[in-house]
Amino acid sequence: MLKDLDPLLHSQLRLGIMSILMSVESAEFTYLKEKTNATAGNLSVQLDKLSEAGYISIEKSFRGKKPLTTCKITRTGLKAFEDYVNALKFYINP
Amino acid sequence: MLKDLDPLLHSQLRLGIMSILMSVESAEFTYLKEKTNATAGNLSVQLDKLSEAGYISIEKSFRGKKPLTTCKITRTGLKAFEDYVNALKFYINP
DNA sequence: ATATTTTGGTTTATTTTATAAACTACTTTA
DNA sequence: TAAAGTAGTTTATAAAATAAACCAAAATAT
Repeated sequence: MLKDLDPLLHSQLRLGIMSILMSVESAEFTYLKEKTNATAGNLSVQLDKLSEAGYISIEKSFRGKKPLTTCKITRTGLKAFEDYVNALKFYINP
Repeated sequence: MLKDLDPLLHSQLRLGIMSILMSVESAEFTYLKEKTNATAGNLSVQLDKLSEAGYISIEKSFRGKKPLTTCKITRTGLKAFEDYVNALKFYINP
């Protein structure tokens, strides 16, 4: 009945990140920071966790002379997100 | 766009408790324990938190000679649950 | 009768997680 | 050239979840 919720996704910030990445092809660090209202430190940490789990890929490059961090959801991440949403439905559907 | 998720509800166990209490008039400690698969200690702690927030009411009595803890969702809790679900939709809807 | 286990919890300690603060390195602007 | 801004990372702290230990009484087995 009530399935376990992937603890990696059951976090407001990480869920927000994944939610955004579901709807765009890729997103920059600063974009994610703005959209999620997260501090840079917190965002950095949570992106690393998602990356280590293989839910997102992170590419670090430079735009001009400034560092540029670009994130994309992976196929694994997409699947995990969908599974999470399905599990969640059992909790929130009347 | 992405609203904050009530941290009191954004917890697998507390959400599970609330989800169950949404669908029944009242539930006993042992029933909640079985349905959520929680340990008694964890359940006890989380019920207290929900109770302190006014999201549930807890009545302690005896059935025969054994202690009996009965929980109900409050109007405040019902409202909080609905708000939480609405906020969540922004995260999980495509 | 009296140990032993079970029931129905609570309290306390530990681990994990989230968050904030401090820091790095480089760039732009005054 | 000093100050402030950008784009982050690392480390420390606070909060949360969880597990372990405990308690009191009741039921069961020896």
